[in-house]
Amino acid sequence: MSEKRPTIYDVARVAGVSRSLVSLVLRGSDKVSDASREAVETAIAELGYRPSRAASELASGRTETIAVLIDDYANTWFVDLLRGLEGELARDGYRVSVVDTAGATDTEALRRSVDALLSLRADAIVVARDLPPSLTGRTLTTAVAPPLVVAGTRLDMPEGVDGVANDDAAGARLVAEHLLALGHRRIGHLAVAGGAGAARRASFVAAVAAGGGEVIVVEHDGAATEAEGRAAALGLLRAHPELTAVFGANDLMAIGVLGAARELGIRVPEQLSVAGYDSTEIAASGVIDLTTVDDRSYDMGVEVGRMVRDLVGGRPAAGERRVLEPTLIPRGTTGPARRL
Amino acid sequence: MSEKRPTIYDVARVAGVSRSLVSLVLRGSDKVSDASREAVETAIAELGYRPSRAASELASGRTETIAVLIDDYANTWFVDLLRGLEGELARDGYRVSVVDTAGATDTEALRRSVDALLSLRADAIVVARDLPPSLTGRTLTTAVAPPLVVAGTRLDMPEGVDGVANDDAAGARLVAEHLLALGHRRIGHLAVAGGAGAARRASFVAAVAAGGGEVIVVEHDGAATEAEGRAAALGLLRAHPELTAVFGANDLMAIGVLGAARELGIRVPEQLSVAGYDSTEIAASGVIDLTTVDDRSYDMGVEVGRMVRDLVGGRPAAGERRVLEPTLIPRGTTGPARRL
DNA sequence: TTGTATGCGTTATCAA
DNA sequence: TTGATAACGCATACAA
Repeated sequence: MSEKRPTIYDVARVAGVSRSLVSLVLRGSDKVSDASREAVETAIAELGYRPSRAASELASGRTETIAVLIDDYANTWFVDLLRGLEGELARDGYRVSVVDTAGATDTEALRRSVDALLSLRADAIVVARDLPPSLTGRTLTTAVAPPLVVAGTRLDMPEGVDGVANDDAAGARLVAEHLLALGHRRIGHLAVAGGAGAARRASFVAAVAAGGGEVIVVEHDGAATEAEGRAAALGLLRAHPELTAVFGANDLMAIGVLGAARELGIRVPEQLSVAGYDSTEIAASGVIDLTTVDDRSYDMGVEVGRMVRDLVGGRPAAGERRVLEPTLIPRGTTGPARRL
Repeated sequence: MSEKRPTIYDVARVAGVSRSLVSLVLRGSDKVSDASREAVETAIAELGYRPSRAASELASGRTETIAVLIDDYANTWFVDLLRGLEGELARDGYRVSVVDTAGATDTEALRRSVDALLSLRADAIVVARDLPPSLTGRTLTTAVAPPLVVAGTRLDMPEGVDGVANDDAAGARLVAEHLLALGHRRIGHLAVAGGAGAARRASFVAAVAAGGGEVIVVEHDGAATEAEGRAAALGLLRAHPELTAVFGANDLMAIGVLGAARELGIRVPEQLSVAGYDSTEIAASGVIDLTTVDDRSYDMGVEVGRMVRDLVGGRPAAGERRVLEPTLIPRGTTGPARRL
């Protein structure tokens, strides 16, 4: 803890070259003689030198970082998106930095989270949750803000912002049609807060109604966790024993429904069909085997990566939209409606 | 995208004060007159100014950031640790930045991940996975490296490094005793790579043997995912139909075992008992209802946070250890051994 | 291919 | 309580 960290100066001195030479080697320039390069590299190894990101960011004006804003680490739908994004941007040398807003319960805390996000000075920001209000203000449409790409729901995308969307309305409709085809007419839905939740809910209710069914919706404005889903489902199933199916707004909540059903001694899918949304890894598990909607978040990550590259490369934000069509993944938790 | 980002200079000019004054306001100093403070604040709001972290880090030498290295976002055991850590460090104004190594399959890629981690120049590094070799080298014991705290397993902690450990040996023993008490004698174990996995495995095998039982271990060096656990369990259960219980090295793999059992038509817990480790949120779900070990990762996060504060505050690394005693959470996936 | 000089946006040390 | 000024460690013209 005594000596100071080595800087590019130290490396240059040890290698017997100038600072710029070291910088060139660091940045992988090909206009450096092999001798110099080697000298620099051994000096780096010897000193245990690591470049200071702060200094290089400050000098270059670029952070080579893409910041991703998510809701909650516990809701793992973003994992595939991240993999797609990283895969797409790794070649360009970008780092991906994740920031969660799970702790930000009130708008003030959310604003602080966004401030922290912005102070990262990332080259681009990917928002994989509802767009926080503080990210849409006047100041952010100007030079102050880095390029923004929203990975979200088809509706609710603000004007002029680029984004890749899942067609939540279509996904929810797939679930509705699946359940209707199985004979379900009295269906529960555990809605969640936010744009995607609203889109899924509205579309689901409309599609079921169009098919001659009826939906009992349970509102829910807290975290969209398994525990919350379970509690909500317990209330719903007790109050509405006539329901033959429940659609959870995401996999986590749907898994909560499965837990509630088990607790109440309701067999799935014989007595109750359950569907989720997001196609998380855990939903594919043999024990869960949850019917769900694949929103293609990996592909979404790839598309987001491309947009980010375009925007960082200079293309002006033009509110470009790409919509990915979700597909239904029928599994073991949905089956024919029970006879009443 | 035309105008440049406002800097502290611009704020000073608009507010009619000096740059240092602005800096003082930013850092919340109390030796600033109310008039100046207000002028600065309105200027900040007007310009949409955000401080540059790069510049402030460079000038101050502090990043106010704690970097956390994890394995994989999909294995959510770290979530509680993170919450504990953030809760403990939030008051001190520290940010927490998570870096995953899921993409780093070979040692070279891992080294690059670690380089990226180090270049963050975080004020401290928390390693919540096996300590990568490149983080223990000679260079890192000197001034080059920031304080390091390991959140890991009790064994395998390198000399001189501070850390908070889960007593994996004790946890695995709890599982062994639980299963033995239920009459199980022929037990399978899905091991995982890494220190925690090795500790759990060794302790489990020893404890079962001491109780007169026998363990069939399936090695596994890939990712510790649900899918892998399921595949491994399928092989294990087919080859060893005499097993009455299986202990998965973590919840994800144990859930894989549940899936395999279901696929093979084996009833849990009537015909097969299954236990996991980590007490993840999903394991608590009513559908899973997995017997598991609570390794108290939230508390671990809090302890890690305290150590980090001490180390950043100047206490020299002294290889301090704190060990948290795990507890068994018996749930519905374990029951009396079936009669053979 | 290599070296020099300047600036990036802050913080921190002094003076005032 | 305020202001001027020197670091901080690197990138990048530009010059050699």
